[in-house]
Amino acid sequence: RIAPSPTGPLHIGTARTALFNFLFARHVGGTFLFRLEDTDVARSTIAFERDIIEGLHWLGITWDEGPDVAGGGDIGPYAPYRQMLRLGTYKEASDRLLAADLAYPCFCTPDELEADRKAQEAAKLPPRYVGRCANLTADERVARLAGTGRAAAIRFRVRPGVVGWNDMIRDRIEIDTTNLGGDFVIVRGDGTPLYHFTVVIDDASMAISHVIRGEDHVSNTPKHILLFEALGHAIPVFGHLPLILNPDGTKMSKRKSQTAVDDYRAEGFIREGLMNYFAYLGWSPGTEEDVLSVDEVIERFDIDKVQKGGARFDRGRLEWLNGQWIRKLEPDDLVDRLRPFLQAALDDGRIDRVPADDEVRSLLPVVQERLPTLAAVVDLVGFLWTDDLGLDPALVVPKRWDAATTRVALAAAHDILAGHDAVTWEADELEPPLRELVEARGWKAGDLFMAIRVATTGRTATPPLFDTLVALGRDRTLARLDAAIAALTPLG
RNA sequence: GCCCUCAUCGUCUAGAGGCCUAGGACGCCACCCUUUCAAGGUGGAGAUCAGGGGUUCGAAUCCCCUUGGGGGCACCA
Repeated sequence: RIAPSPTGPLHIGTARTALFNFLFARHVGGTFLFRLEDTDVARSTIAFERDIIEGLHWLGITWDEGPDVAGGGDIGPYAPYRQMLRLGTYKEASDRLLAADLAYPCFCTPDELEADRKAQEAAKLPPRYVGRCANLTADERVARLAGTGRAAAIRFRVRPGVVGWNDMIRDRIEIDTTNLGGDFVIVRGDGTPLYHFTVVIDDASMAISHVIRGEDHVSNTPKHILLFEALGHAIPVFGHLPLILNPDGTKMSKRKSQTAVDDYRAEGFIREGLMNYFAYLGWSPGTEEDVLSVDEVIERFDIDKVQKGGARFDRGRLEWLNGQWIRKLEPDDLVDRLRPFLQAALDDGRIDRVPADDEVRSLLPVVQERLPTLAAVVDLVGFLWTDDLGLDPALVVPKRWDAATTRVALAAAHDILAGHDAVTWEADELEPPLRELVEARGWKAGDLFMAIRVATTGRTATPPLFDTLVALGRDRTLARLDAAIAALTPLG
């Protein structure tokens, strides 16, 4: 199961955890479930809910139970899968705990708790609940309620002893409950339940057999086990994944890394590349395969082979993998995926028109293998759809040439190219006569080609020159050569 | 401060006692190809397996200690 909280856009860590749960479930033929943990009402929004569900779907992660679209569509035998719709279940459970004295009302105010924490910090003691309300008589409770003037929260009694489990990834882990920070709150003063409580009740009532989550939950797991015990529920199997780290080795954060899946998508990373990369963050098939589709990963996935140590996010490797997958795309598919990026470039004025699909498609043989991301298409061949190149005349002059030579050469090239009509405007028709020109003048082909390249595209790095001129078309090629020659004139 | 946990090239990793003079990939550097840029090909640099003790005929692999890193300790999730 994956149980995100709609308090922010889909995070890379959430996507990776979802992926591993998905891989595990699909590999063993289990049921994968999606649940929304929206009890933090103040921070939860429907917009984030939509972002998370759509982002996960975009990546190709699907589930068997849970809401499929934002705001509704709860599917499955344990609906609803949205915690704010399950309040009755939590209430029933907390009443049971209260009745059995496994939990108790706590009247402590934020100020009291804050003072406790400060005192503990000053004494170099670990923070923990002091138990002020743990053993109150009925009369005392009434008095304290009156005294603090606020509704009681509910705290769970942490029993002494050691809690342990056999982690799917980390083997045996045991933690003494004295290190849990004392009795913890399971229901807020306003009656809404807290994460540690809801997660246990939901996992139990939704028949969750395996909980795969981030390593940051290891120290929470004993609390959950205690709750499963107190409620009389079967305890699921836990597996704690290594964290995704910032380049500096700390837990990945918005502050230090780009964490929103949407942002990667907007940069032109494709789902295949992202999923392949995520899968290899903490896992490997144990073979020397690097580029694997999700289906291939599902086939090979083995949770025993998941790494224990955290993995730093390496953007360079993601880009390489993304490029690998872009190269594998079918032409029509790639044209479809490129379209929004072209439109976006038009919208922010980086190009002056969006090319037709056929035009984009004709470019693919020469462009596809040069794209680390979809968005890179604009940097690569944006000059094709730009009216003003913003040409730097100095750039047109090759290193070995001066401006005068360049002007003469471009003029000669212009004449030769002008001799072609629309019919012979093909790469293998244009190249030979220009090579003859180079031969006759004793120039280097590279110099002439570079001068033409810069004159017609404004840049020194482009796809192969003659394919580029063909894409540009006869009229624009000649016009740009004219413009470059004119720009060169003042330089000599 | 307390608890938990991790530790192989810069990075992601292979490695479950002898196959390891530690393999692959990204990145980096050369060279080849080549009109530029990519892609591709070939080769190279790059880890005394954090350090120290054991166990064993034999340890990157098992045990202990040290060191270093990370995570957690909310009426957040």
